[in-house]
Amino acid sequence: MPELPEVETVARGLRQSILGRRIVSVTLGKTDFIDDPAALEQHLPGQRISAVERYGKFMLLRLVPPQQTESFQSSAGGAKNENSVAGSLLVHLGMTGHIAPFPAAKPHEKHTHVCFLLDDGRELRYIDARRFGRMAYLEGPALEEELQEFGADPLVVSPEEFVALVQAHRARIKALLLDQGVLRGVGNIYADESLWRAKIHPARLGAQLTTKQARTLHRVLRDILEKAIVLRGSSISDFLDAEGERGEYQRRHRAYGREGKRCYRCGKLIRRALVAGRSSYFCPRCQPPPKRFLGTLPLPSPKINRRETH
DNA sequence: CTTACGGCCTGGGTGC
DNA sequence: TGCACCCAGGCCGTAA
Repeated sequence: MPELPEVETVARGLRQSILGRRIVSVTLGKTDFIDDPAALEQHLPGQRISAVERYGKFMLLRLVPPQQTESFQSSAGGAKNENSVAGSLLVHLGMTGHIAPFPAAKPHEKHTHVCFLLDDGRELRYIDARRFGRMAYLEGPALEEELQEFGADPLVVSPEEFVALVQAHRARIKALLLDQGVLRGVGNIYADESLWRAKIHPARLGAQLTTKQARTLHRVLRDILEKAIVLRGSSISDFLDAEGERGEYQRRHRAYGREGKRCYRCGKLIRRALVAGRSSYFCPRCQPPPKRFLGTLPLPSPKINRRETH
């Protein structure tokens, strides 16, 4: 499941492989994860990919329209003005999304839903079994509006800002870390890893963290994200970067996915509980729960038979 | 107002 | 071999 480090890894790969390429044509398969499929077919052909940016868990393929192509080519990097005016392709990989260039002759993998034929003969393909991802062509105010919804970048935010952010909310710290409107790019893996490192229980309330705890959390979160980027992310299910390579950070996981295994610090067994609606892994000794916290077990979900044929 | 929670989308993996 | 079930992240509606 691509979070900030995985998306950053993919974005860097795409920068190496498709920057400057022109999109010749667009072929769509299933489109239920695309905001406005017709807009892709209408606007993308002819445009050139001028930049690949990461915004939280989103990738932004900045595009330069055909009529601005010449100035793009001659202005050697001075394409900032075009970028602010021109459209962008917004891509979210969801849980199972892959995006990478392939030789056009190569047979399509199963679940290939979008193909961009590039001017060098390759195809940029979007493959996503579950289609929990999202794709949208956006320009102008719509794009600005979209990006405005996001919270701070955890790699950029200052310690003071981070502390203020955390202490300003009464929600559980786990929920805050996952809230893309508060902090952009953190998902379940890196939330749990950073809370383990900071010795903070996921059910603690943000507003109840001490300044010292919040500063520690900020420091370890940034450190973990940076190290994960170096290792090209975590491949826990089927994450592959734009070169089709697996990441290596899953070998460093200390909490996530380690239910029943020994805590690397104290030897207690790592537990899993539902916090903020998400599976959360933590050490019950290193990360003492708040007094109220009871839900250590992921309730055996009362199975109500809901098969109503009307 | 903010936060909590359940349901929904989908299909690969698992366990019977 | 089949098949019911679980789970994941983001989003939305509703409740507190």
